[in-house]
Amino acid sequence: MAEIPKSYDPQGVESLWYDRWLAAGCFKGKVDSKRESFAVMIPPPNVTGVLHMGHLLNNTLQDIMVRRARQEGKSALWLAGTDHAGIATQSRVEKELRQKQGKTRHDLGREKFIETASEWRDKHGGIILGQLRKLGASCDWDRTVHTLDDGYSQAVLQAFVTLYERGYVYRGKRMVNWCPVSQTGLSDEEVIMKPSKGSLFRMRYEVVELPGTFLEISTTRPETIPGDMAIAVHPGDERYQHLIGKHVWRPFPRAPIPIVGDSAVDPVFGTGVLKVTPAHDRTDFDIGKRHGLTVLDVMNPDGTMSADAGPLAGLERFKARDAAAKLLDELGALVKVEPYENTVGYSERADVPIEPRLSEQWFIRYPKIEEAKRAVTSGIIRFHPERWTKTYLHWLDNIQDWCVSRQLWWGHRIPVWYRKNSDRNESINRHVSLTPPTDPQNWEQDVDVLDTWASSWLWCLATLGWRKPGETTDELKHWYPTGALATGPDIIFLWVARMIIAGLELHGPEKKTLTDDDIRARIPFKRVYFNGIIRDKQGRKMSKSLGNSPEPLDLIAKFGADGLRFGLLSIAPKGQDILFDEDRVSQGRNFCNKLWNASRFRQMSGPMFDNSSLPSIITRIKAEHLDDDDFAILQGLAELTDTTSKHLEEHEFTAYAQGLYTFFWGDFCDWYVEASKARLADPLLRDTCLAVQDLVLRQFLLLLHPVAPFITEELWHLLGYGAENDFIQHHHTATGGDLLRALRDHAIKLVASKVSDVAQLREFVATIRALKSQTNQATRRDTVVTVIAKDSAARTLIENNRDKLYRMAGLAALDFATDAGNRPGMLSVLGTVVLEQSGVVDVAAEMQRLTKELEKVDKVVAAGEAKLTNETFVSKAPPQILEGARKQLEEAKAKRDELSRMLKTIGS
RNA sequence: GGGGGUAUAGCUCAGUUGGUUAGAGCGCCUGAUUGACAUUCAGGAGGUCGAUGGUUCAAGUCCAUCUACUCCCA
Repeated sequence: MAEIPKSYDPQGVESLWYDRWLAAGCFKGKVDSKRESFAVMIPPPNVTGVLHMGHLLNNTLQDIMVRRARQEGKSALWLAGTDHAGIATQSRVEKELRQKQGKTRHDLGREKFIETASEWRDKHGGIILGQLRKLGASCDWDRTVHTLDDGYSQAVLQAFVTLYERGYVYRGKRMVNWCPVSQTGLSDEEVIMKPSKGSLFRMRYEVVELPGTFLEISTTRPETIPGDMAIAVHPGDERYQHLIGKHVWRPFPRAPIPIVGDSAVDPVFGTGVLKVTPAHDRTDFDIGKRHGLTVLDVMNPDGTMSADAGPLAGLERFKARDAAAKLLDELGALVKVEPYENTVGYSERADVPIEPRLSEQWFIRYPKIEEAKRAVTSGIIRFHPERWTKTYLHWLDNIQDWCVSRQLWWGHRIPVWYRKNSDRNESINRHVSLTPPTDPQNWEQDVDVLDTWASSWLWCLATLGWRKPGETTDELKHWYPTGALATGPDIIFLWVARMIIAGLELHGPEKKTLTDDDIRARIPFKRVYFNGIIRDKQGRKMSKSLGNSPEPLDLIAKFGADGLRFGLLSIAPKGQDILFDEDRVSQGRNFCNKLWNASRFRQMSGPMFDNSSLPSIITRIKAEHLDDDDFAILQGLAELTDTTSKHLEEHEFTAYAQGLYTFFWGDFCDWYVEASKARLADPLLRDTCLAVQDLVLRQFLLLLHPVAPFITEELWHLLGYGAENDFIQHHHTATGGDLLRALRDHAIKLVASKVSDVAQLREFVATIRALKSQTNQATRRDTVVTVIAKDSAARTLIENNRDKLYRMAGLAALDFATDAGNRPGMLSVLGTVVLEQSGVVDVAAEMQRLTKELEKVDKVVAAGEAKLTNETFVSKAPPQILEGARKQLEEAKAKRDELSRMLKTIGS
């Protein structure tokens, strides 16, 4: 066996093992009905995206779940893939086209453009999947899926057709969110509301029938005035009631428009008078419909003013706003302009204000809303943290139909053909199918494509081969519903909720209502873990423009994938946003190095024996050679095994990481290994001690493996736990009980009291160390102490561990006495410790310390006495609490007495 | 306007059914370097748990109100 180098170098280890895992097919998901299945579907990143900080945590979590499932012997699958990202990709390709060739997509034509975009995707796409390998992601790469793959596309179109046939899809002329840059409609979920600073324009319009009478109106959008078809007031508003039915002069183009009464007007806002522009505002559109107003669109799809905009025609929309204000002023219609802040919807992708725009679009009316709610409220799907349930339900309660058509070319073209020169809104003039009509010359296909989310909402289904309701595949039968989904809460509506709905409606035959059993069979996943968003140290979102986002691959190079994974996990509070700080992540790297060196120490401590299995290690333990520390560390290991399982099961990933950290660093390295060093030098005791180390290391590697796959695999082999092709993923820790049973079978029975014995000894040593440190002799190895033991049990414990205490506390001798005399000392759990060589004691400092401690103890005594003389407490508190309080008071009193005695002697 | 979240040590956070003297990491201070690890070891200082009120024998933990920051929805 090779000698282990001094410090852990992740680089070589990581690439070596990743290649071996791939070569051995370690990540392959195999349909195996005899084993329990566990699948995780990656949230598909944009095909042209690159790895960012958010991916690191999200994918680490998925990897932990899948690797753990593999260890548990489940038939695990982690399926990766990418999303074609309609708007994002198309914009980037168009941009490049414009910059490099000075052309638009229309110059190329649809077919050629898609070809170009596909080439571009193939060239730049999927980089991110390669980057994930550096993180150690154990995806089954052979099953990688892209949303524009043939099979996947078929599923997407079939879902649309099926929903059409079931009456959930319709076409209509509606107000949609229009992005003037991408020139497409968007769903409500793709619109980001942002507070923006603007102006509120106060104008006055003259009443036609009453010359000289003016109405004041406030607006933030004067450029839409040419589209005004009326002004509206609240019908109950006494100020204006008498004017309803009359008209005002619209300033430009000058024309009389009616004054209507409509209860949608908020009489308290502004002047209580609203200008009604049916083509450019949702509320106005509705008002217009109620009053039979014409819808006059004064804007072009690209955001410039149309010919109907009169004097504003041709101007860009924001320039038109200024021009309109100027015009109003010239006409004497402008009363006042004041700064104003309101909330404006921005296009998620293009980051420009959207325009409400009337257009013909396809919509999906969501099916199975009740069932989608029930799936989560009844616990069939569990959210972690649970509070996201509220957000989810709130959205479902206020759900709006989904605009799924996009005026783009990059995506799944809507599978609808219209009879040429006919009314498209008549269903007989439509052909909705995966295949074109048989007489194509008489038809033309819809030019739009589907929203990208209308493909990714099938992710859990289509990646496993779903192509049509009622049909299934071996993969679907085995892995669906998947075990868990890990994602960010920002896409709870865009993706999570829609996937649930898609599963409920489309997985299985058509059913109007679903039973709980149906729901259980149709949901896409059983659990959803919402990870926090990674922010910078100051809590700002990571963004390119701020330049506050570290490069993930640099971080992997710096800390090692394992170190980064472990570090991220230990700073990721459940469901809270994460403030990223490199210094904190370095803890993960340090931990890996600690593990590395502990293993190295094991290797240097003595020969390696047969470590090939748990029994073979246990067999080497001689029960009669075990000491208290062995018992305690083995007991601790058994407990760690169980808490680890619990934390992983409950998705308490931070607790999982911290539990491993404390046990290994604190209990094992700092105490157990140090305390065992004497025994390692004793030929008689050595082998048992080595076997215990081998046992702890082996089990610990198993527990750590999901979060730190590389280093654990490396050490697994270096320490001889597995042969070359026997990977750590094939082994499981079982339970703490199993471990104890295995030990018991070998006549090793752990005694629970040993754990508290060791804890007391540790505290006792800490007391001596502190005392030495305070008297400036921390480094001396020849200190002599006298102990006034608390009781005979304490004395026996000290006697039995004399050598160990000498070693751990740096003592040359330890005597017992019944009286401390006037020497300075310190209290510990086992009694008072007095230093014999107290040469240079800072009396003043010592008195200060003792006084302070005495004050603290006095408070405890006072509180305890108050409690125990309180009759209601004595009569109502449960016995164990009462008993605890009595004991605490007793101890505090003893401590108080001892402290005051020491204080007296030091002062004399 | 509606709904979440958060408020505990200088910083970032634990603290799961209310119950003995509130924890960790980082940072800070003191000390340690010839055989596992300075990506280390030992020790120390530092908080009364945002504010107020309430429930209870007992509140960081439950309830109410308020304040601050933050996110989502309208």
